[in-house]
Amino acid sequence: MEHQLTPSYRPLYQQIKEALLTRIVSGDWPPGTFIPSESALSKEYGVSVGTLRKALDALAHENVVIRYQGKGTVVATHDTDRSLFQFFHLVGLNGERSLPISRVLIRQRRAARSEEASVLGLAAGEEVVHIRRVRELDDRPALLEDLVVSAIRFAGLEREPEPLPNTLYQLYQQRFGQSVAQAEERLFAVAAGPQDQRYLSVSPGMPLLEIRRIAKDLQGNPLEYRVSRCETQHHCYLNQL
Amino acid sequence: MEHQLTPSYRPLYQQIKEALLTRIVSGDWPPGTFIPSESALSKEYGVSVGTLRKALDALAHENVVIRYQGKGTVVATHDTDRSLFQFFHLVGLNGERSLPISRVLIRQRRAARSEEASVLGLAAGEEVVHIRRVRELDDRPALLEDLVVSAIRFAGLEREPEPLPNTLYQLYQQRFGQSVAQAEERLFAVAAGPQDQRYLSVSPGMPLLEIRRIAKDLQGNPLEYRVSRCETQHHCYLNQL
DNA sequence: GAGTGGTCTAGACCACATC
DNA sequence: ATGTGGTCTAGACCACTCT
Repeated sequence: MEHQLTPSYRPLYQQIKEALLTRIVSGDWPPGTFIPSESALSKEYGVSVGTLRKALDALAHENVVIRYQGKGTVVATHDTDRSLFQFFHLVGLNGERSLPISRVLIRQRRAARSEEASVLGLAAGEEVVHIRRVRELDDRPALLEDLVVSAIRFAGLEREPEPLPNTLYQLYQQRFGQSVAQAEERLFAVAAGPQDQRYLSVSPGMPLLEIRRIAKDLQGNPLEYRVSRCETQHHCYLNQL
Repeated sequence: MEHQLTPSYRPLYQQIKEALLTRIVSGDWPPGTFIPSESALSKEYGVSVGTLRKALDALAHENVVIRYQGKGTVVATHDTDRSLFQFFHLVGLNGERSLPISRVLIRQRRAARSEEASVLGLAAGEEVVHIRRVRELDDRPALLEDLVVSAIRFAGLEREPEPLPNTLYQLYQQRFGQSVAQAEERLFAVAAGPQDQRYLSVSPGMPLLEIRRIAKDLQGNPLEYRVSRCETQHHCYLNQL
């Protein structure tokens, strides 16, 4: 009879899942801490262990939480191997993964460009922190990266002491309480420009892989906009379907 | 005491899952058919419904099977939208998806090249069927595709009547009983060559996105090796993380 | 031994599709 | 009305970790 967009019925375990997620997002349980046991939580929420387990399993499947048999359930951090490679898809031609080394070229606070503002959901002219860096793989410059984040949500990022960790998402989480949970990447093939030639030492017009990533927090709000240009002579982008 | 690589303990629901998968792979339940209900299967295997459900849920999560509340569980086919877009990641610049139209340029049976043989796990000199086609998106040539499959597993593919469906995996499944379940794609940026210029009508040296896909069957054996070159002025490759 | 998550069971009830 | 998958419960037992 009524017009309702949300289904009239909402499974209990989903409600529990959202309640738990809220407590994680709010900082009640910071990343790296063990949350109460299944039985404790099931009593607290007045549901059966099975239902609570289903909620936790869903969160584990979304990489919000990691379960360890015999130990407990911990809020995910970005310093675990597993979590690291969720967002890093560049591998060697033989499929081997290695960790990049970063060198920061630019770090400044400035007004957002229109594309950046629309992607990040900022008002026109709002400020962002812009970081440009080169990332080396196997002692060879492989990636030229430009990224912007809201200067309000990441207040002081432009003054963070060097060196910045090369896994920036860890810094976002520890210093600013912002957890990157999901992302969408759009890939293009582009010709190398002057900046690319200089920092990636490629010849002019060389085809590069351009990766435009929008990183989002636990609730799906955009956190970071990142454009990476990558040379694909020695590496490639690997996607498992 | 003993050295055993496989964990001594093997959950019941995993054994059930493998048993069901075997029956699907063997052609006992062809794609598109409804398999027996949960209660029927739980009786057949002598396990509780909950355990059987966990096995089916795992298969559903791997896109082997699709569950419909109130109707039943059906073996996945490649003619469903859901399954279609598992492997097709090209979208318009605004994120909208449209279905490509294909035109076959080459269809021949020939000896495998060394790279193809090693990727597909064939002996040197074994025969493959090679298909080259152009795929159009929104009335514009967007993709130049070369793919090879074993001429033994796909005996007669080179003589299949035109037109070939543009969703080839559907044909693989219906005519040859081969289901593509997973794939890995490696992405590169390359410069357009003579063939690309001709069929994609791009200028020489234009950067193109090259996608090298290895498609695998339900057991993980390579089925098809496909190299696609794509123009990224009007489309891009979208990946959700 | 005590506590955690992982598996398995049996049964009740709900939402959905079909007849 | 019947049958299907989806949710929820309560309880038993197993495997793992730590003390």
